[in-house]
Amino acid sequence: MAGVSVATVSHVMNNTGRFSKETELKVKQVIKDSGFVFNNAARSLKSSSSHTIGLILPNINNPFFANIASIVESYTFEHDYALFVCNTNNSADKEKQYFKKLDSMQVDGIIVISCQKEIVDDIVQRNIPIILIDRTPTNNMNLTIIASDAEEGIYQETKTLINKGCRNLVFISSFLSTYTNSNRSNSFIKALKESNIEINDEQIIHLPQGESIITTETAIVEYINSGNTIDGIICTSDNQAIGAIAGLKQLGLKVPEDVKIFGFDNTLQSQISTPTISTIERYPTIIGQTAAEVLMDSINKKEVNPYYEIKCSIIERQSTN
Amino acid sequence: MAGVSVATVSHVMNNTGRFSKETELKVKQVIKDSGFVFNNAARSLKSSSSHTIGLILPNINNPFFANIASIVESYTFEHDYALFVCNTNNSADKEKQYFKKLDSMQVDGIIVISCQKEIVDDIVQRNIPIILIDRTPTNNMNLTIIASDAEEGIYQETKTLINKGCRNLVFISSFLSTYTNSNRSNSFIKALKESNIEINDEQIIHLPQGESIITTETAIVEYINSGNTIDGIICTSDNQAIGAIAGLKQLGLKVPEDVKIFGFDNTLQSQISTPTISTIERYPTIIGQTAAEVLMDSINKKEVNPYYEIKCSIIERQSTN
DNA sequence: TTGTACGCGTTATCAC
DNA sequence: GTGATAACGCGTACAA
Repeated sequence: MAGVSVATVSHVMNNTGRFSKETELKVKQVIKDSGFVFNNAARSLKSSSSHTIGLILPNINNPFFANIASIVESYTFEHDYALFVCNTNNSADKEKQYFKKLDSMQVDGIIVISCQKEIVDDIVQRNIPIILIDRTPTNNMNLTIIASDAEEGIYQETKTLINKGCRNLVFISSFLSTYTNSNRSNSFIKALKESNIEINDEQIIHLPQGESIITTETAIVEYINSGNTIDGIICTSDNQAIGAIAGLKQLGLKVPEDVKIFGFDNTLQSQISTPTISTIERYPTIIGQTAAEVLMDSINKKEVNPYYEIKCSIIERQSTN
Repeated sequence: MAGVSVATVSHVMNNTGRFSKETELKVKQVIKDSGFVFNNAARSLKSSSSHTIGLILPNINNPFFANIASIVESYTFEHDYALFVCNTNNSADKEKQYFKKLDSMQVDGIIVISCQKEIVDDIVQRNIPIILIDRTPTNNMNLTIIASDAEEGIYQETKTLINKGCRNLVFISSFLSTYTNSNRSNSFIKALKESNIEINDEQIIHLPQGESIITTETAIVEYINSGNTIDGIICTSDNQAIGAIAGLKQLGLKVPEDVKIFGFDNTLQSQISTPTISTIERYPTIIGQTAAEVLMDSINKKEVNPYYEIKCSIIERQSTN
């Protein structure tokens, strides 16, 4: 349409090679007028770079993950990349299928919050950067890791409750991702042992599948009705804390007077609950931002560290006062 | 590697043409052993179908949108499609850029929760189906629309409060998407007028930019301190309702005794707040599911209706009792 | 039942 | 400063 060859058009579009100012203007005008949009599939085929990245996470409904997704999206958009979002629903199988799918989509890199215990290193055929958030695979791979020190947070929480005089502590473990949960419960156990407080298996409560407010409420009521006493609860989500408070209320126990409770993730719910809930802030925005930056640097062949750690903060509110 | 031509491999992979059982097994074995992943860019270039779809929405951090995204993802995954998720942050400009980007990515279809008043019909060059959620553009286009009757919900809420004796009502309008907000405030106004209740502009409170709990709290306090009286509030988010309750509490007013309040979207917060908050359930899951189904049908050249409406329900809790 | 050859839209190389 | 052309990997028509 501009009366020039495809080669020249390509040069103008990508600002490569040489062309006259006149040609450039004419080509750009035609592109604008005709609404021409280049075919990314062809570009990708030729250049083996698709200008897309993949984000694999358990569930976009979880605000913690949604926060990460949001910041990753905003960073990738700035860099003219498009983002595939992949929910695994904590299924290792679905996660593997998505790795393969993203591979076939020629994504230039992947950020993953994995639900697998081990990530095998031939998970993608092409040699693209993979950033792992908040999981440290037992096998050693050439992946970049963005770690959150939530285990340290759990440890500090437990210590805090012990210092406040709690001796009958309970740890609530979600039914999902046993890998993460076992690391976290180990921090709980470690803190108790260091203070020479005895602990038995029942004190680690594994929730059944279901809505965690309800399941926690039920679990706490059952636990106490079975003759156990409680004066402190460490939760692995704020919703669990809300459920726990409801369960205790049902039994006439007061928070924080009778039982002190820690939640997890500093969600809006923890801030507006009555009582307000002490919790851990994991800074998902910083985690996501770091992951996106590191991935983009990796894609652009810059040197990146193999390991980044994002510190948590404990936020004390009414539920542990 | 299997000792056959590429054509035969292609036939086996796509189950097209004819080939011997023996060849099929051999080829499949080699594919498995070598971890071969086909190049979607090439397939897409050839077939002009990428097996991807795009989802454009204001912000994945909003649970309502996250719910929609989640169900759309799950549906598309089932159909072996990958999903681009695009946040517009309510910027019409970013939305347009994403339309173009998705077009160049050769997506097979787009679901959009738009923040534009009008969607121009040459927004994408290629003739692909576009599903519009919860927005009815003023210009007439050949788009499929999934509508939520939230306006009717607002109308019913207002009527409900009037029937309960409220006469000094206020409508809280978020600072975003004026298009949607004006439709909603019109429903509020309509209900008041039908009951011959006078209304002035001040009763429609437009929040400034910022975290809606805080901004609403401030706005309500200011409104009352300016000498206005309130006995009912219609909010356009549950967080606004939480902020309103906080503001009223600050001034010594009780909910629902002194002021009755409706929230929006039946979030977890509305369920756990004290008092619990009456709200509207818009069924994001059904909206998302419908959008995904209709889009997939459209892509597969099935006939679909141009318009679907998902009904809302009003949920009454303590805040309006 | 299998193989050959072409074309999809783009970029890179090289000739003019 | 510009244009012709090969190559990217896949799907398919047609030939064998």
